[in-house]
Amino acid sequence: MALASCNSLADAVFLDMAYRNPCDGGLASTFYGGAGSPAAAFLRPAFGAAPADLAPQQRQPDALECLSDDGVSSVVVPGTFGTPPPPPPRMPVVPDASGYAHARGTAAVAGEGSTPRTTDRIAFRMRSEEEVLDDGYKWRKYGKKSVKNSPNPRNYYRCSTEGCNVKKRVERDKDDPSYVVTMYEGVHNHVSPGTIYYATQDAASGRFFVAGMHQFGP
DNA sequence: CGCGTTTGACCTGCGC
DNA sequence: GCGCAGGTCAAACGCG
Repeated sequence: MALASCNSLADAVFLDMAYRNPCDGGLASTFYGGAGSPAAAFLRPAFGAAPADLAPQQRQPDALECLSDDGVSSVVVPGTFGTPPPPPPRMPVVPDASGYAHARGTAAVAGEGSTPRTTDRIAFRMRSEEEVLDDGYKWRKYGKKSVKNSPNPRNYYRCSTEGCNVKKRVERDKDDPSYVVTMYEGVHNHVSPGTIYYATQDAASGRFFVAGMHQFGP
């Protein structure tokens, strides 16, 4: 499986906002940035604006990778992927008519021929002391399970917002416990309680990236 | 009292 | 069909 690298936060942002996802085996998986996207979980700690409420390790994660559904880590090399998705530049990433600006992964199931399946699933591997990162959403833990071939248990969380069935699984990397593997599944059907992100497009490269963010609340 | 976590039980899919 | 592993449920419990 092709790997690419995003060793810096800037790369991670480009990964989230601009590139077709390499994590699904090179198939078309496009990330749209936004508070509802799984990527937002990492955009928030990635930006310096109003991070005072975040722990230092959340503000400064020093490694981040993109994972495929099967948990195999991918490394993202900027500039090696397809053209960015078509959202208009300089637009606030807010819910659209269909529900929400979001990340959607489309992946082929191994051994099932060419029929792709839509997963709305993405995983990140990130070095952090904190197991649960502050992504702006409120999560309710509903399960904990030990995983075969891993000394670390896997925790299951569900978005506690009524009517939103987004789930995430969090576990420590079995090979390097200093890394946390987080898998998001589903799409938030509501805005983040605290943040709106703004996307803009670079005219030269056509890439999208986060131009800013706005925090609500006190 | 309300909300979130813990944890054992239960369900389901998959490989043999 | 059986066993295993992963995912979910729900009662019990803790905390503010």
